[in-house]
Amino acid sequence: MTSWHKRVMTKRVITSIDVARLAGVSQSAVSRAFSTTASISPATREKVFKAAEALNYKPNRIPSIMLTGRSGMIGIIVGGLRNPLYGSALEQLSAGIREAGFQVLLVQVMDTVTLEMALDTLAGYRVDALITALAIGSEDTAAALSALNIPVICFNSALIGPGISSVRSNNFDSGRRVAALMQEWGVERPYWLAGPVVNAASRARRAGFLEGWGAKKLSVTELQGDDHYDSAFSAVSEALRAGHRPDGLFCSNDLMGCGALDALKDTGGMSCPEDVVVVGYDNIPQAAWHSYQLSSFDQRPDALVAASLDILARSLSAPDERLSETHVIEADLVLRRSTSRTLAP
Amino acid sequence: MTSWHKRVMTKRVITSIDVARLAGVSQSAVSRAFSTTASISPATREKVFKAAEALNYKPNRIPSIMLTGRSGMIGIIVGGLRNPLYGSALEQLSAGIREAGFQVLLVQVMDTVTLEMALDTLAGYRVDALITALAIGSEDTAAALSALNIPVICFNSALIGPGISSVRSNNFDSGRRVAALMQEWGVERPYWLAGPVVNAASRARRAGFLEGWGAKKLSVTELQGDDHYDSAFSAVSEALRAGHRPDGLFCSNDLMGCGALDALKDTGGMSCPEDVVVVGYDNIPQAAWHSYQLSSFDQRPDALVAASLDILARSLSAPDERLSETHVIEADLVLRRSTSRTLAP
DNA sequence: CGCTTTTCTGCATAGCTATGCAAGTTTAAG
DNA sequence: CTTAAACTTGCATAGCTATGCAGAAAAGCG
Repeated sequence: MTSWHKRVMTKRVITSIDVARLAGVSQSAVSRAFSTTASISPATREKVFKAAEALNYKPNRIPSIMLTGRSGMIGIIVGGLRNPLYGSALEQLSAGIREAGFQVLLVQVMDTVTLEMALDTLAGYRVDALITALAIGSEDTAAALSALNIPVICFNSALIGPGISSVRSNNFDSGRRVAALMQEWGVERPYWLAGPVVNAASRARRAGFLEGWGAKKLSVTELQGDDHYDSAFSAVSEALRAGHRPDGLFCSNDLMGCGALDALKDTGGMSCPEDVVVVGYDNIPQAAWHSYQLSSFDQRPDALVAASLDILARSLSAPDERLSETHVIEADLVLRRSTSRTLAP
Repeated sequence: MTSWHKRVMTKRVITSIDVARLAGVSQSAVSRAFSTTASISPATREKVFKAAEALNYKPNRIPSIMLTGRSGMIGIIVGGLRNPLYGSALEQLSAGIREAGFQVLLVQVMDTVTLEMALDTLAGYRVDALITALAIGSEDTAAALSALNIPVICFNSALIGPGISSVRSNNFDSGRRVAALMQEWGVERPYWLAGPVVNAASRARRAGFLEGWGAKKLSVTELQGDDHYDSAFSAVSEALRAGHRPDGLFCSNDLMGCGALDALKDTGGMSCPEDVVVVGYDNIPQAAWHSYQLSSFDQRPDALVAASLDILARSLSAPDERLSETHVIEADLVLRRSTSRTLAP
């Protein structure tokens, strides 16, 4: 690790005292001029603004953090941004946070170790709250999050603990729903294409799907992928070459769904939806692209985001409450060509 | 704008003084125990760590920002994360920044107004440097960035000014190269599918492409989109319905390239590469997906990121230099099915 | 053991703003 | 014009850590 830090104070920075001097007022006046709540005469404010402009003064938020103990920063922990769903979720979250006058301290995390380090860092910067958009999460993680003593919101994941809230879609029900629909469509060889086992949402979708088929006494064949297109393409291609012939395939997410569709078509020479129906999850833009037209569950990221921001707002206005809520947003199944099949004969 | 801020100090937070008291040492000892450079005996450090653990103390970075004038935060300004290229670039940038011991203060910006506000905010938080990944950028913007008096790095865009460096791919040359290749492939009706006019990179690609064809005295037909799939699909579909029959299409980016491919196939009934060759830009994962196989320029995001981080490191270690460099990374043209055509007859 | 050198520790302070308080000033009311 | 009320301003201070300095302790050396 390179160390770019320097201890020496090199550049002299303009302070409110400089502005006060130039404007011929006290430092407090400068502070009040930039405050929305304080009382100050328009004339003084004008003088201050003019001096500030001349000196290119920007109010320094750091000392106020020390005074109030609130940084105005919300930590966001993400695991990766390659899935467009997370990109767009981060986009919306940060927009809402900014709207509310807060900033985003972004941390990217690869594993549990870096997560622990990240938490220390975030605590050091005194973030006012924390939003995690991580698939991974154990009891240890939950405990570490709770220990931060700030509101924590799990976006699209579920952890339990004091001060920890979570917002997610009803993965289990969605899985069961796919099973039911496939049964109506006459599917007899159902397949499940899994994401990484650490992914709790993926596990829940699988569980629902399996239960839905369990009622019919039909067992589901499971394929394993890693949340991305390539692994899905490989896994399905390999299965097809091994003689598998699914007539219904539920994929852990849309990136995998697209990979599966391509494999079914190119490797297996199968046509969709005639030979096989496919359902994904997330309803990313690519699912709607003409070459795929993949049916998918829309997790309604805006609803997820809105719920998260709502919890955030309430948590911040009542810091002693240690809110611990769970919001489950029902996912919308968007039907497209990949399942456009009439009912079973 | 809702105001979640509270002025009252509610939660008592553990300070280094608390730890010092419990450990039976001075506050300075605690500070030194958590510092890597200071000199402290192993015994004392041990005592401090034990006490810190017991009290769940996390060193507070805020006062140190006041003392040193350095926040350890790098501001990153993005315009949107829907294009996977930016998601993955942000991912890599933030990883590198974290690696170097810095944090990421993320700001999302929609227009020039929010940009101005964002700059004030970032200045207030005393970010040590700034990386912008914005397509937009005028002279005013450049001046505002320069006025921050911190190193600024334009990622994938080019602004000029003291203290402003930029890293981008050779958009103009790439455009010219596509023109030359299309000429070898026998293209006679070249089309350009543009991104938003504010996008400087898109304009440069266009300019190169036009110049390349200008030499042949062949004029390029231009279509207008907005950087995303849907607009590309619409624009191309409309053109096809209006009787256009391109035999070579260069698209401002891959999202648009995919939209164009689908329109050519579904709306125009054309086959690619037989009837028309298509080239995109960015080499996002989707360009490699089997249903598209879109030839594209790989901007080599890792090289862009590495160059950015290199400039960042040097800027931070020599804050008085006001570095102002321009790095142009040559994009790799990745040829796929969408241009797999033998030379012109 | 006496000396120098090195290592360790505590004291005191700087860093910059927001705010309670009191004093001063303007406005409103009678 | 007097008095009360509202508003404005400056003073002084708190908030928490890192670090220069000096003194103390330990280590090294002859």
